Amino acid sequence: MTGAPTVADAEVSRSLRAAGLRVTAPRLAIMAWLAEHPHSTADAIGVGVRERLGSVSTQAIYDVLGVCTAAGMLRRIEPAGHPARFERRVGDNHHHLVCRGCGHTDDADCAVGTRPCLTPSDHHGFAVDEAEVVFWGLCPSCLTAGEPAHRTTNHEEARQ
Amino acid sequence: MTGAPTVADAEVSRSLRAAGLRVTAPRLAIMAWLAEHPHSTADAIGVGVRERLGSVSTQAIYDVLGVCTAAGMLRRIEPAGHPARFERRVGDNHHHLVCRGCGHTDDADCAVGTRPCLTPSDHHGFAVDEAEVVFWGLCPSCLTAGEPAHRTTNHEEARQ
DNA sequence: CTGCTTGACTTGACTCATTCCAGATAGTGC
DNA sequence: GCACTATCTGGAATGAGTCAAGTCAAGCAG
Repeated sequence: MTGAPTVADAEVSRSLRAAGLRVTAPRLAIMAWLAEHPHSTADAIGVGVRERLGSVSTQAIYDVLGVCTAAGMLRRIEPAGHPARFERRVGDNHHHLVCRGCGHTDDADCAVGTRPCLTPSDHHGFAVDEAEVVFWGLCPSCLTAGEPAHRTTNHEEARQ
Repeated sequence: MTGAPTVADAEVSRSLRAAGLRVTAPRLAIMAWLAEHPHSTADAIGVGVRERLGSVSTQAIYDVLGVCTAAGMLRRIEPAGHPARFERRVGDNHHHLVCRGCGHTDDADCAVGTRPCLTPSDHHGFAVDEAEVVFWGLCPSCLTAGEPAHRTTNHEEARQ
């Protein structure tokens, strides 16, 4: 939470170097933020990171997210109609629950054993390399609220 | 293809009236276009419809698509990183193959019988009402092209 | 420790899909 | 045929994300 280096930071540094990337304050801060707040939007990450580092350009946020996603350190989720979200849980192919109301996103391990849907019956000649599953519904708070009351971009994300 | 009313038009008119919607030229033209060109983008639909009717505002396109989607006559697909696409095949919950290169979309019936993934193992309190499955890969033409050569928005869509 | 090289960050303009607004037009029920 | 109002037109605006040019600093060689 403070700006002090942590054990987690050291781990991130190692991953960054392993990927041939430089270790910079914005990168450490973004990865640290995502460790605490998975499924954050680029915008929410920007807010969180600026709280720690003072000022970071939006462009830097997008750049870091793009580079780390390309390096396989992050996974990008883009629910239809909502801005992209990022998470550090990579490698397994777990899926996601997305709230139609507020866009809140949660992990969902696949129901039917391992990768149940990775083989469509008719692939039309496509070379399929990934099956993405999104479960749409309403999150607990939107359910109790009846109406999706907190449609604000990501207040609750920032403190989730 | 011509502007002449067809049997299909009559069917669409019925559905529109059943939904309490007015029957207008843009609506018939859009539904007719989608019958021949499923998975078209709003933009491609606009081009196609203007070829038949002369001039239709972008706004009308989006309005018709929105209204018909709300009425359950159309289904909207929004692959991450690509503009939304629309199709008339509704009611069944089939899934989609999306090309990472050109965005070309095709239908895929789910491999594991009916709605295999509709029950995530851990729903985190979400009230899930739909499971959306997208198979990502490369379409035949992008495969043979090696590189996704035809990245143009939707030329090939318009003549698919 | 110092200076250099090149990858990373800043700033600001821009694209693209989509939506909002106000006013004109044209389906539908009477 | 007429009135009512849903629907369409045109133009401007929004929000997420990208591009480009220039400045800065991480990390290596000396």
